[in-house]
Amino acid sequence: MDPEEATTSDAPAPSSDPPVIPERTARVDAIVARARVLVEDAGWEALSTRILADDLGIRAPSLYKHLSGKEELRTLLLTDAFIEIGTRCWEAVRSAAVEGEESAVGALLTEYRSSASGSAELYRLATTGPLDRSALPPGLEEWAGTPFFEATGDPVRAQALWAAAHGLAILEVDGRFPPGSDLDAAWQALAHAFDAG
Amino acid sequence: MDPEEATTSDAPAPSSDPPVIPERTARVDAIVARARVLVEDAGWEALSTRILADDLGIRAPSLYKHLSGKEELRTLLLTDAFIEIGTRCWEAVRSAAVEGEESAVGALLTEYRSSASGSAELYRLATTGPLDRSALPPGLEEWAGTPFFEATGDPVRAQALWAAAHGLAILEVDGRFPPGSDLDAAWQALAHAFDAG
DNA sequence: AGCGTGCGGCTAACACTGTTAGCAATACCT
DNA sequence: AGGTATTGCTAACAGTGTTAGCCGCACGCT
Repeated sequence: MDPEEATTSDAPAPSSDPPVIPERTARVDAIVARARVLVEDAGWEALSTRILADDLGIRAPSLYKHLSGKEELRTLLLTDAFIEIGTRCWEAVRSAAVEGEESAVGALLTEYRSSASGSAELYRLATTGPLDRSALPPGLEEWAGTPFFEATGDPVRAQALWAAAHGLAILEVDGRFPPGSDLDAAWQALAHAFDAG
Repeated sequence: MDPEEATTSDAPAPSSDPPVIPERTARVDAIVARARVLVEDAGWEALSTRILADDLGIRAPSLYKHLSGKEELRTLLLTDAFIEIGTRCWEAVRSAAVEGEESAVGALLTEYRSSASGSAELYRLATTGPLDRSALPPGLEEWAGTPFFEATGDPVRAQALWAAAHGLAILEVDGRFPPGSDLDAAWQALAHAFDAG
């Protein structure tokens, strides 16, 4: 059951279903699938068109029969990542609402963290660097961010919490915390900071 | 930059002076200076060794008489960025302590944000992707993170605040917030969340 | 059946990238 | 003056994303 209280907003309540994404050819699906494996294995930077093509048993220029370029491949991967992370975050806030007990912020952060570190390279790809909004399925960004609004009840705090979570996540993924840091505690501190507020 | 356990231990109280960094040749200084201009202008990704060399009036291979490779150049730029941001953060918490009035967290975040967006490309270069710790001047990271400890009084909260600030900063620099977002308010929300505790 | 059309592969090639090898000139120290 | 280190150079290599153009094969249409 979705919380329909629509706090002070008359906008249509966002659905927990992700927005429809453009159809993909079977071959494109296959390419993206292989690319994803390679990215999660060695990172986006290490993925070259020739390596990907080799992996698919074709030559690099043939990729351009299916994709406009590497940038489109990045967009496709990034779209999938958004949908997966978003789905998990939606579920986190929903089950927190149902079970009623644990704080929604805590549940959300736990899920966000696990999504990020669970597919670290894909998370980095999806969240690092400038973003070509016009290439994204419309509504995806907003949909993926809505759980943070659900958990905080306020758009400003939602953005702040999302950004803070991203900070923790990306620094963890990038191994930027000094060795020996208690990251569990840091995440907990973040949850606590946004719980009382 | 990372908040690490510090005061209240028997370790020497960290100085507000940055750690000494290895000497640089005059020519290296010149190269780094030009590289910095080009990076801040078009980003690290757009900087090629040939472009940099052209700008200096030499050929690309000559750069290797001064630098071991592009990675070292990145380390040098990154080191400068850490020192500058760290210096500004140290000053922020110091003057907040002197004037006593404003919250140290708020002052620190304000300065951190302005450091990041003031030299956005350099900030991105310094904070994005994996970090080769062994190439950094020892103590730099800890020194740059200490202001967050000073502002929060707790190592765990310091790390969480630093990471959260980075999240806000990098998303802002990357233009990742949806257009029309009230970023001033988001930063304020973060400060507020970490003020009370 | 024949024919056209387009899909999806191919090779060759271009303009880049970071980087190495090896040569030459200049400056400096003994 | 002689030797050495410094700092430039050209040529070259392997790798990148990408384009142009060719070729075979499956399909639908008349």
